[in-house]
Amino acid sequence: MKPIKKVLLHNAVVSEIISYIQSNALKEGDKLPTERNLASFLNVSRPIVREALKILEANEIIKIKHGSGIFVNKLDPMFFSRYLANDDEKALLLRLKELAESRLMLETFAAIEASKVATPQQIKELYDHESSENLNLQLMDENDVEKPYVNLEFEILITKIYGNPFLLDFHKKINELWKLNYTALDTNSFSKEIRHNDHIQIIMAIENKDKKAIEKAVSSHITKIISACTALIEKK
Amino acid sequence: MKPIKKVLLHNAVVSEIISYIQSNALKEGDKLPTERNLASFLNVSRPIVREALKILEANEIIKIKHGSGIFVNKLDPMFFSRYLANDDEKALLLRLKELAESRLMLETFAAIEASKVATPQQIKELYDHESSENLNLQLMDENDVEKPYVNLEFEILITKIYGNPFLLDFHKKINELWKLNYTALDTNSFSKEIRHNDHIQIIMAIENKDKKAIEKAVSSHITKIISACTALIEKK
DNA sequence: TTTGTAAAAATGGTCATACCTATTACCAAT
DNA sequence: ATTGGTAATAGGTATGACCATTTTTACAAA
Repeated sequence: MKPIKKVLLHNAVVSEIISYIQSNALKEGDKLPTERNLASFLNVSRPIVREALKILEANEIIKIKHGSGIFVNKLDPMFFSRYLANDDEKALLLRLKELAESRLMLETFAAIEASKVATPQQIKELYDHESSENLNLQLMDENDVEKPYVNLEFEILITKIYGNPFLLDFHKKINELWKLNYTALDTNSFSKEIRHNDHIQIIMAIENKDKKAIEKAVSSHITKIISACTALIEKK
Repeated sequence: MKPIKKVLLHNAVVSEIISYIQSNALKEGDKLPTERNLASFLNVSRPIVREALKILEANEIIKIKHGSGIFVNKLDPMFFSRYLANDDEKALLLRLKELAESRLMLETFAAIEASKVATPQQIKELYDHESSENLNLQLMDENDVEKPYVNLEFEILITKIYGNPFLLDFHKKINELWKLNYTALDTNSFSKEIRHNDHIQIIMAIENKDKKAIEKAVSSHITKIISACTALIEKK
């Protein structure tokens, strides 16, 4: 049994418009077809096209001008990747590297700030989460699951302790994109053991409120990923 | 003569729905009225309501479930502030502080990374921008402009040198929110002279590729803002 | 020829209504 | 008590008409 995928029309239209922008290599400021034309080309009703346009506008991909037309506003590969099958593997790896750098910045900062406010209870929760995670991974090992394991809950927990809702949101967004693009990476680079050990190092550093140690631990955790990306990019 | 504000209906509906969520203190998972009810309450057509819902959904404020209903997904004060007159000044200052902390993280990181890749030409552009900016400010001084001066181009320039498009986008978003909320802050805290001097310090540190100096310069620039926020919050 | 203005065409914004599809709850049959 | 169908509810889509703003066109005046 496989889950039946139900594609809503307005989302399909979003994809189509993005793919139109890409395949015609439209640049910022370029004009898109009119609502009526889009509707007739794609064989959907105008309200559906308008719903799709509102989604695109909310994501700042397009800019709609009353009486004038619909214009490309920003080419956002991160957003595009949510709607399009990935074309160029090299571009994908580049994005992944950019994401990893963002993670390095964010997770380091969050961990340092978290260390300033974390209660013993919260530290304990970090340890608990990590050990139960580790246990789960051991169990999963027995079934030979092929899909790459991507779980960023641990990192999110730290940002939650920090408590800045704006950065928490940012972090979640990064993770979402990370999961989307991660499959391109060689998963062997990051064994479960290394991963687990890295996490423990990070928690300990937070517990000791040791800024230097935090920076080192997070950096060592993510730098591996970044250099893996860099290496793969250069191979292509 | 004042510019006539032409409020598009679907945007007005977005505001109304947000204000409905706030005034009824809805929490995540709570259900909103049906599309048809919203349309009749607000006295607009259902397609307009749907367009507004698509905007809200794209911003992850709501979650629409076919056949089931419309549910609150996330309370995002940052997004809300774009649509609502700010109610509570204390909450606003708190948000501003969170934003400032985000800026501290982002601008420090961007400056350090920029220093690694900046060409002499780019460094020169930073100096040029800053001096021309400073000149403009001197001139503006003569006209007693009342509105607080908010210009974050300088910071954006640095992030551009770094070149990570994902973080650049994030930075722009922060700045947009910053401008929206900034008016609450006592502008006297940051005279043009201090500002200009801080910027020069930052450029010099980047030029010297001196990580410590960069951290110090950016931190000293933004910490002033953060502590101003903290002070004001405690007063309330 | 150039310029200003008004009409017309193009294009996004809104409305009303009808019908399709998914979810949920309820009730009957087992 | 469990199963399975059915109706009510609520979101999804389609049409076609009309409104509002912008751009273009056409023509008249200078």
